[in-house]
Amino acid sequence: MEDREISQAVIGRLPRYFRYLGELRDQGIERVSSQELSDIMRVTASQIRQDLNNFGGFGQQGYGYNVGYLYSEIGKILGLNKEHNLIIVGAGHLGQALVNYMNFERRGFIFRGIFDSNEKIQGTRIRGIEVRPMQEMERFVRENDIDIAVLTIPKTGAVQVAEQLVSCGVKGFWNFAHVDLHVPDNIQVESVHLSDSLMKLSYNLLSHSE
Amino acid sequence: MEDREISQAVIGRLPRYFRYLGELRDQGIERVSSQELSDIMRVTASQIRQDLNNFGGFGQQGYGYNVGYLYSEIGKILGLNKEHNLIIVGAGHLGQALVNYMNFERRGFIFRGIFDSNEKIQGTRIRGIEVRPMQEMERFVRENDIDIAVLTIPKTGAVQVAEQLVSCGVKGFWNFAHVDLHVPDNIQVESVHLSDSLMKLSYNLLSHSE
DNA sequence: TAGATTGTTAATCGATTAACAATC
DNA sequence: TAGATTGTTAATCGATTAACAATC
Repeated sequence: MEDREISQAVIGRLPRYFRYLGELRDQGIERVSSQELSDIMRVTASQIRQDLNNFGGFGQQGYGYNVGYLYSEIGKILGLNKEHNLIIVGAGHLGQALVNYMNFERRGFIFRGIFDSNEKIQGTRIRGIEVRPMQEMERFVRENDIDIAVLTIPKTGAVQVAEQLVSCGVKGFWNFAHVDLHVPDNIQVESVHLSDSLMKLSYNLLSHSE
Repeated sequence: MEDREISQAVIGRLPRYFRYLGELRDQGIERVSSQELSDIMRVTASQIRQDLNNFGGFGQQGYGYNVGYLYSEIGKILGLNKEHNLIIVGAGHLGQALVNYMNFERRGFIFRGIFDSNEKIQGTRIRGIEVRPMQEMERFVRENDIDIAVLTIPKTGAVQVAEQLVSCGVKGFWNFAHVDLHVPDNIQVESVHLSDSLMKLSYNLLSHSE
């Protein structure tokens, strides 16, 4: 789709631009220069212009960027104008937290099904969505055009479940299990390793306490 | 504490080394070469050696690295041999998920208090820890030597709460609110922006669907 | 038009990889 | 000792910043 591959460093900054532009828009601000955005976001103006120009010229010399337009363009680049059908595997506290967070739906990420191996919670509902047994997962994925699976299960099961899901057509994983998933090249994995994040904080606390 | 500042790129990889070494240790493996580790972790052997040598020579020529020793040394570098007292602000689903995740305690991150502005859940207990009103937070932080605050509240309140916590001695934030915290230089912030992560996945799905 | 600010090229900086001498 | 593998220097690669011509 892209002419040249965009680096993950750039991709990683897009949601942050998107967030700040949304805030400016909500404040009724219509235009912004790379320098103004630089002051607010604490990144260099040069980087902002360089990043945006990976995707085309959204600005205008002498004027800057139109906030609403840029916001919507970045949204499109991120694919937020498209809908995704998700399932969540693992209905523990974290799984429930994610299902209950409405903002994902607002951005086009729709939870279609929840799966858990614990019989006690099967049949209960989380925000109206029934918790189903794992045995129903494969069929559900095929029948409901699921493209993203959210894994909020312990690491022991994650690799096998991921494999199973790849085989029935899931294209992307949002992985909260503390394990690295190795999947085919055409499958995307975005991992959130919470304990890694906490360890980083721990290191930085130590190294700055002198 | 360090002679030269270690880059965040390196720090970010340490927890992953730690994880893989822990797994090797649990398998009863005693030694590992950078090349073997490279094969398992899918990073270059050169990078592993380079990263580790930021902190000193943990290996031995002709032998490699002792798994148990390296594991424990990386743990120390990450500060996992020290205890941290945490509070969590926001007892919603995400807050509950984190409090209930025992592995953090195993690594020395002890939840001491939970705070929430919702009167209905004040007084209830999560894993034995009482949910307290926000008004008690400042005093609690001072009296219980709290050094890390976990913010699982909506972004509207986060900036103000963080300011308040800095003023009573909190040194680090694990921030799940969808906002960037600007704190003094001696205070550490580690943010987990879940929706940013999901947007990255969305981009990568789009860009690889051709 | 003159001033402002982008888009883009060139320069710099930092991180990764390669290579190899040191050494166990 | 000979073989293996680290620690570390040098080379490469990529990302960030600076600079400025193009242009609105």
